[in-house]
Amino acid sequence: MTQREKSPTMKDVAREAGVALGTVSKVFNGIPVGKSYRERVEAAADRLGYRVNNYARGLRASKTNCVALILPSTDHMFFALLADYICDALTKRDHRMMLAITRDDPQAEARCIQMVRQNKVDGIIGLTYSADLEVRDDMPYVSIDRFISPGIPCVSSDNFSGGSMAAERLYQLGCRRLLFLRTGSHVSGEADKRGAGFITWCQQNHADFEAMRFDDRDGLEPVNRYLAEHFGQGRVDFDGIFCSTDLLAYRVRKTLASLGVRVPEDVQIIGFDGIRSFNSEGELFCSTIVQPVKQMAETAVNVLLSEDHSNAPALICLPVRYAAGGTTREPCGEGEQSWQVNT
Amino acid sequence: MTQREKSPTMKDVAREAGVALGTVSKVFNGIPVGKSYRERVEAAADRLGYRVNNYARGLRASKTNCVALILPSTDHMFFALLADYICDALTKRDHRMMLAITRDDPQAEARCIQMVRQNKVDGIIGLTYSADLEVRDDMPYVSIDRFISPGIPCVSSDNFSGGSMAAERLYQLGCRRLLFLRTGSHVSGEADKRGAGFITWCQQNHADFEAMRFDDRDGLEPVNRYLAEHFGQGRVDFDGIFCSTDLLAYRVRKTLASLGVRVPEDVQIIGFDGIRSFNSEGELFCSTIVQPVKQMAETAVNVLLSEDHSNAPALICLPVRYAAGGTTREPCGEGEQSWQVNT
DNA sequence: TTGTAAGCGTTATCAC
DNA sequence: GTGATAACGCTTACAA
Repeated sequence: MTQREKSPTMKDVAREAGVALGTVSKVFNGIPVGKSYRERVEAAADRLGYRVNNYARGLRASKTNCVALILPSTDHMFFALLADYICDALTKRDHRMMLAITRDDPQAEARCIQMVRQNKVDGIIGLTYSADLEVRDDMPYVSIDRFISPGIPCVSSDNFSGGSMAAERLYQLGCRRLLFLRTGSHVSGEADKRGAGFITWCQQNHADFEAMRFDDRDGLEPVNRYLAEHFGQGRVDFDGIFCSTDLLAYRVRKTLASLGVRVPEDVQIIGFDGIRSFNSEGELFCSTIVQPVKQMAETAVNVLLSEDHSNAPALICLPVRYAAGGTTREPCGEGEQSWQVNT
Repeated sequence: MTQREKSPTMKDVAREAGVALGTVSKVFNGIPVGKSYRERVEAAADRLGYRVNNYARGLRASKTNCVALILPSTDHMFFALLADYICDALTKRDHRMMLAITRDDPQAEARCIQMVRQNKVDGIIGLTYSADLEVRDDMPYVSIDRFISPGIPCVSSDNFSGGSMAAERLYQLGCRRLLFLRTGSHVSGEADKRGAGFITWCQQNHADFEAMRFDDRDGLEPVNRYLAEHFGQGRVDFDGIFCSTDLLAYRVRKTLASLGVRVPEDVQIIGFDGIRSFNSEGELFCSTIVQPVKQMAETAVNVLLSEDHSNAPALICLPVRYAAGGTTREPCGEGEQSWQVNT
């Protein structure tokens, strides 16, 4: 525990195998080498428990096999799951993952980027919200859910289609007075397209709708006030609500319950994200547009690690799907079941 | 994007500042140096946008300011939150975090440890389940929730007290026929003490109880069968259940609901973990013993990074607390509210 | 106090 | 193919 006994080096392996240092290096870099030599080296390395030192390699070759993931936090199932899948995808490609957490603090985001650059990682996958993020073009960077500049690939789910999908679904389920509710960061990102998709569908299909946007910083008060105005005292001004996130949907449902409005009998609700309870095998909290988190993770890693990083598309939208989760008048799909709020 | 233009080195800074290389190094290592020199160096470094190269530093000094966190996954709020807090605690102490995910696979766990050692991190925080984990004593290692050997500090919550607490609480709430239900890994860990604490309390207080343990690998079938035997056809053999995890509590509640047993009217349930919906500010799923995740994270980091790592206590149990969350006959605490299962 | 120089473990470039 | 040898950027004795 106290001392780390120094591990064997290539030199040791070379001596043990009776070959030259360079030969050992080649073996560990997949560079062709005489079969008998290779075997000798591998045997010796095994015997000594040798592992290449990534720091020496990083120093010399500036190839570290490590990428950094920058997230606001992992204290949210969406982020946590993303981290999980990205870590997996990286491991499969023999890369390690450094995790940096920003807490939504622009300063911390800047610090993270600094820290990460200092660590000479091979690339960065970042999900950040700060308005004036400095991403210099000189390090492979893939952004998630936020378009930064044409030179930086952005991976996100197809938020626009998701919005349309929600509108269409509510309409098909019989809703005729639709409401779009959004809370979120004041920084614009791909998620804004959820509302755009919803509104576009409504307009094209001449559906009666209203769209309300609230800022995260104001808390839930404005939302609740709005709901009280439209659902208080027996009123039910809308019969279908699309919320920009599952969390919002859940809160709206709770507020509606306290106003005596029944879900899904009086109002049907669709959220966005596909968050589940406990873990990704849990139950949905509401009917929702499910983001393809795993695909997003794998795509981000693929784009980041692809050779021809230069001609990667600037924006990659991955398909979303709808899943019934108890807040719409239809059976829950695939064993999905949802929760009900205590009144 | 394509080329990483090479960043300035200490040599550049030295030249720019007109001082020797060693002086620059000292400045960046907090080693006392003439004030005027220090300022010149800092100015020069600033001008050049210099950052020390951690790989070179790691190679030379075998001090990398990086620790690895090994988790089964982050696809569970408990793990995700732990990762979140640990990352924070490390950042505060100017360390980076590498995350390695094992998927509960013993082989992957071994690979992780290898990988992590190869990366020459300063230490490891590990939450692992594999039975025959090889942790060599030559690298600082802190285990979470699992005692490995006296030489390796283990941080966990006070599972035993948590178990007693649950028993006592159920008793105070009027339950007289108690049941302990456990699912989990076949590998023994600190969490096993939850049951021990529960049973001990019951025995000492002459409370009538039953304890059932199931293996994760068998799925939920045996649990449901057991419940059906004791709660089916109008029977209510127990009026208070302590489940080894919130997830289990949630599932039990669902099964009971399907059997027509009301919670908390007919049976009161207490879980363990303190998992909340969506994120750590969400609502509890059940009345529960809350693990002090943040404290666990900070303690693990402190122990790992403390100088006198040698005489660290072998086992550190952090205090848990009880929180009412709707599955017991009492008001929910601190704005907690819980969920109710659809029948 | 400051400057100098010897590595840390690899990789890459050469002659052989 | 193989085997010396020079970097890579930094820390750390040690000499000035």
